[in-house]
Amino acid sequence: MSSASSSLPTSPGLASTFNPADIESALYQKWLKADYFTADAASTKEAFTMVLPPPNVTGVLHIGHALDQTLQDCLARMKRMKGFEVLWLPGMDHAGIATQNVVEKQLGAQGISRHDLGREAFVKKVWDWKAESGGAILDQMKRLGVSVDWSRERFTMDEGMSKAVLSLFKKMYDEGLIYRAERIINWCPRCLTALSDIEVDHQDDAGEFVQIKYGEGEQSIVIATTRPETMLGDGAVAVHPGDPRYKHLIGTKVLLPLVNRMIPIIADELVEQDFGTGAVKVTAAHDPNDFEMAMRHNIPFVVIMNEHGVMDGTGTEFDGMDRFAARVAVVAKLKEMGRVVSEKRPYIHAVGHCSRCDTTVEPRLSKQWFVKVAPLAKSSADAVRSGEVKIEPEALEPRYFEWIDNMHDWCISRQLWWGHRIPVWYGPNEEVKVIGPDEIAPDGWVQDPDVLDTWFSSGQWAFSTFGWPEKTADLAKFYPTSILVTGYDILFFWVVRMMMMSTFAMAGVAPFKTIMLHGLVRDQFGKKMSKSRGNVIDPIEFMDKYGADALRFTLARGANPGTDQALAEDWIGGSRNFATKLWNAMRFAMMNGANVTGPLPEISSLNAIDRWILSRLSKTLRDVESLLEKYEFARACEILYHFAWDDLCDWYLELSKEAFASNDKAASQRVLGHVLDQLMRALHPVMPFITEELWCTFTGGESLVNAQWPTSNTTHIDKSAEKLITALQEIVTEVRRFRNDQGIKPSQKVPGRFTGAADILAYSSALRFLLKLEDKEFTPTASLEIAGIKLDLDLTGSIDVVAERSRLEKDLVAAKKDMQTAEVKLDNASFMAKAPAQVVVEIKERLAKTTADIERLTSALATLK
RNA sequence: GGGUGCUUAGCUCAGUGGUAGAGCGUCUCGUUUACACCGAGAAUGUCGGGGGUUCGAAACCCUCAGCGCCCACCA
Repeated sequence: MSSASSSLPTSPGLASTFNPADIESALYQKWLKADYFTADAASTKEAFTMVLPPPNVTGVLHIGHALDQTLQDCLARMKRMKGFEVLWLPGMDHAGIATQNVVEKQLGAQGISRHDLGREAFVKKVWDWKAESGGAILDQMKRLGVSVDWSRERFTMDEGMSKAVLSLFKKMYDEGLIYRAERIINWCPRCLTALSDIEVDHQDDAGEFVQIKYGEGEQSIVIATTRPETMLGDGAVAVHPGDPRYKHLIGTKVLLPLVNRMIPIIADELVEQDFGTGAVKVTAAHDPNDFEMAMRHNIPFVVIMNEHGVMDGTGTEFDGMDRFAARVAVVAKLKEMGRVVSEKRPYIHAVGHCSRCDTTVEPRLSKQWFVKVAPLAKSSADAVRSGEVKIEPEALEPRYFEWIDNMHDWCISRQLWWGHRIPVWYGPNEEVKVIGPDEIAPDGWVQDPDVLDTWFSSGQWAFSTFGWPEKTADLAKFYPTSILVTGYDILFFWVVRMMMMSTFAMAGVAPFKTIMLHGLVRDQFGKKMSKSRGNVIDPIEFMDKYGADALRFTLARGANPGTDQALAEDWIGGSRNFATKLWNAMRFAMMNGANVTGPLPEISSLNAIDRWILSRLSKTLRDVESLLEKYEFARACEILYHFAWDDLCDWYLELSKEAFASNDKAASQRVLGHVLDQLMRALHPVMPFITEELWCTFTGGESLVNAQWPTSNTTHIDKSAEKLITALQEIVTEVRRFRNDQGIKPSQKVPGRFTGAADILAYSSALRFLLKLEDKEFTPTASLEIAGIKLDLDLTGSIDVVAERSRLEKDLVAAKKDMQTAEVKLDNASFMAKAPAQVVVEIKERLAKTTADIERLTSALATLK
């Protein structure tokens, strides 16, 4: 450092440039060590319990999770500062299918399937992957400054959770809420296994679309199908109830060719009149939609294929043929019989394939376990309708009701290996028994091979993590939880399930008091992020580049309730700039002796600038408080941003520089210290790292996490100070415009002299400092009248008359327009009669002001040569 | 098909009855002793179209047109 720069005042403890990396790691360690977010910490208020959504088990922190975590941590820190006992319930391990899928894909890359590996070895592999990826996710979340009490986190699969899952299954079974029924599932005839939806890849295949005539003469109907071979298993023909072409046939029977069986013609809303012929064959045992229709109309299931996809039991010549060979043969035979009305080939349509071997998936009838949702859904819906649970923003409530009011029974069995095994055992004589947590299945009985849907266990999160079914102290204290913060995209999958499972298990008490829903993060053009599009924002990369605070502030600042946010790198850069601004403001304050020592000076003893910033601070804190209580993160951030940057940095610090350079500065130093102290506290939830660093360095305090949340002091709100500073701002802005128009460089000093209103003249030295006005004898060559004062200036030469005239004329036009608007209103009898008095007063004031402006501008123009 | 949103400055978005806003971008000037990740100034909108309610509409109602998301479906 040169001697010249070292002679400048320095701020102890703060580097001259802000580098987030220098402080982040150490501060996180500090928070972790102090165990700030454990529920056992001292508290003065009720517990604030939060349920965290689960991050994807991919080992990488996704930007969407970064948003989840940021908003949750933001609330946690604020509640903590308000004296609440804060407890997080981190949902780490819900994504059962996703987890299994990741591991299966890894195996697939090596040409291995889970069936090669066997159940036990496969499950072990998933556990290994979970340990690895879970650890990586935790490390990444720490970068965000999220301090969760991880001791509460329990893997879905561990003993405690398992006990809860088994207990709940048994309880629901015993109360008749779980039943077993037949359903169509995806089946791979090569792997000889059922496939979950995620294991089925849909491809556009070239198939055929054939129209076939059933029946004879008047009593006939033409159906259209892509799978002619399944006609051997038809149980009915369905048409739309309103279709005039077929109305007369509904309820009658028609002859099914080849098998020579009479089948009914039924009416069902599911049939589309405009598609194909408007008549569809119903093959209940080999198509999911047909299955549903068959259930509704009591149509028998006719199984025509075995597990290998070979025709079987039709009693026709086609038995023993592969399904695809049978397709050709059936069409050929029907053609021979003159029953093929038309054929379209190739016909491109989506067909499911086994994700492992690419074999075409065959829908197959099988027995599955179901949850009867009607009673559960009703209590979950009632909890929201009664106001017991609040959905924020309220606008998303219809979406919740739409789902929960129209829910079908929930199939909870999955043909997977990773998850809780269904606790049902089958005896040698087809006995069925649910085996609870403390029971043992009889010898010779076999357990159901399927596992439970991941949402069945994760739906229990809000109570099973507290040790349910035991009546634990935690459960009594923390249930129901205060809030769930998550994206609206998961409302249906997880939130609805948690509502149902919890209200059932916890005697009708819903799992949360508030469900706060945020939107999704999209790219800078509002497009969905996807790897293939290459527009994915990596939170780690941007934290490396701009700091965790910048990312968090950007996310919080974009979080308008329930709406998506577009996120661009530029925005994160802007937030980083804000952090740097705070850093430099604090440096300036510390260089100039700002402090928090002793009580604030008497308000009446302060100058108007100090009173003004205290007034602004009070209003800011008041607004931020009420916005955060409504989960309006974006607007709260916006207000803090503008208070810090505009009010504090651009105006207060600038207007006070003159005072800080003088001897009479003790009061201002204390006021500035107070403002920064309070601002750091209020910003801490959204920018934890930099505020912690600045505040601790500045005040010597231990940590903001344990500091008190700042409250608005309404006695500081000062209308007269605000009015005066508004006038000063107007003067400064006008003179700057004038200087700018006249081509005077910002640093160039100009002789100037104020006359006019005494309250403003009291601050003329501050104005002079800010506007670079010299205090010396001169002969005015220009003068400006603004806000009750007159400023004479010596431009040491002629002023640019053209520029000045154009500026004044522009102002005059604007003022005249404003005046006219006001006049029209005031001349309107209806307006005067009906508008509220307050509005009329405002318009009158506006008229008075514009009239005065016009007068001033007109005379200024007249004297301008 | 059912549901639900959106359309405001070049871009992304706030704004639920009283003179149209922010961030970024753009243009001009400037390194003044916190900060060029900065300061000062400036430009920029028939608030998607059309009706209606109202003294007054970006906001409320109707309608039309685009765009999006969720769910279902594609025989």
